[in-house]
Amino acid sequence: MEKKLKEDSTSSTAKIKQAAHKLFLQNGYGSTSIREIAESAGTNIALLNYHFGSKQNLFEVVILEKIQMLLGRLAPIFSDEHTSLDQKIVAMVDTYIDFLLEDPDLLTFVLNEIRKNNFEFIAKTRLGEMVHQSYFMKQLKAATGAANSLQLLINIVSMMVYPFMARPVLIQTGLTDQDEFHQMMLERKKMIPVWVRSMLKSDVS
Amino acid sequence: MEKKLKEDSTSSTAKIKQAAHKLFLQNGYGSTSIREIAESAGTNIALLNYHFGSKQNLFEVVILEKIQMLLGRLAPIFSDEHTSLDQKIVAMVDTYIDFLLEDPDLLTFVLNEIRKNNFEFIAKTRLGEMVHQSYFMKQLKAATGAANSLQLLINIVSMMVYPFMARPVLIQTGLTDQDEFHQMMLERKKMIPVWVRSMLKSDVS
DNA sequence: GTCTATAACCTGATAGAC
DNA sequence: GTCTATCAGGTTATAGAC
Repeated sequence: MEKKLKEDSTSSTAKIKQAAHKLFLQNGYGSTSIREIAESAGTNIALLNYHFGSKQNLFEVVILEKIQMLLGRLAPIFSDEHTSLDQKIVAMVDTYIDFLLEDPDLLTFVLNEIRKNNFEFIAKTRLGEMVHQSYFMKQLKAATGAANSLQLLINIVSMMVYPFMARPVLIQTGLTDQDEFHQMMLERKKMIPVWVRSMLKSDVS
Repeated sequence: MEKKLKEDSTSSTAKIKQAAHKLFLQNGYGSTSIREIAESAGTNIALLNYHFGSKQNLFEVVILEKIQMLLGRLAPIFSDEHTSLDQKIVAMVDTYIDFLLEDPDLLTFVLNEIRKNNFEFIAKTRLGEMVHQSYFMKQLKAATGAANSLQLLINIVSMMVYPFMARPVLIQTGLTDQDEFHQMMLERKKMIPVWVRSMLKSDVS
């Protein structure tokens, strides 16, 4: 109540980051000006550059923070040596879809920015190592054979993530609406593990 | 040999459209200037605006053309009343993946632009009707029940499309390389129908 | 149809007062 | 730390010569 918890500059920088996140996702990097961001945050471009150095740097700080939040939730699941493959898949689907329900547009945006090579921040996340050396991949390889394990991983991630990328299309075409979409994603938390189990069985061909 | 086949202006506009397609996908709409496009096409901005009116219009023309190309290939498969559901899935996977192998970045780009609402061109494609009233959806509903048919369709499209969106991540993280990725996508043309069959079986729960 | 020249404006970044 | 004022350069679009 009586003390600020060492948030001296935070009030200012947090507002800027929040506004930047919203505008970058809404308009894309190239179509967002730091003027807009500053105005939306109730400040000016000079202060913005004072705190973050450049537009590019602000961008990386904001997006990296979000991505690390997702990876931070997934990493413990991937590395847990005391859960079964099936338990991991259930936990992973749950975590991923909950995250995307909070921030449905983040991955569409990030994958597109990575494609344009606007920043090579994937190296900074060490995602490759996290996946490759994980106990999860060991278990998946044991269940599918080495050749198919990556294919199966791709399937699982596809079924979690792609619906969120297609969401604007699904809604704009009238194939579903906002509420129904939300309900479908909750339903998928239950169904994706079921579908994956059936794929794993058929894969022993 | 001796006659131009009524391609008077095409030589000029085709070059512009080609350059626009390449640069829009590479850099995004906001980060691509018509100067770049004009230069890359060997002309100038005045001529570009003469032919296409504005940057936004050029953008819509170029992207709509590509999307219509994909939908044009898919529509006959969806509406064919003389093929089984399984045959349709095989044909659809084949068509979709072949298209994406030619133009791997198109859907990442388009889905992101739709999200930003840079243009509401989906209405122009009548995609919703094409899917909803299709013979394909009738067959899928018969095989899964009405509630799950959309979920299944989403799964199929996810498994075809998402790998291409994740491609930059898969390659930059070292989980695969360009050649291996290509090989994996060819493999998926065979495997996705198998996976879908196993999901359809498990769905009769 | 094609191109040069230019209008009118927006961009990221910074210098300097407070 | 914060802000005004400004710089140098890039932006789309168009007017007008040929």
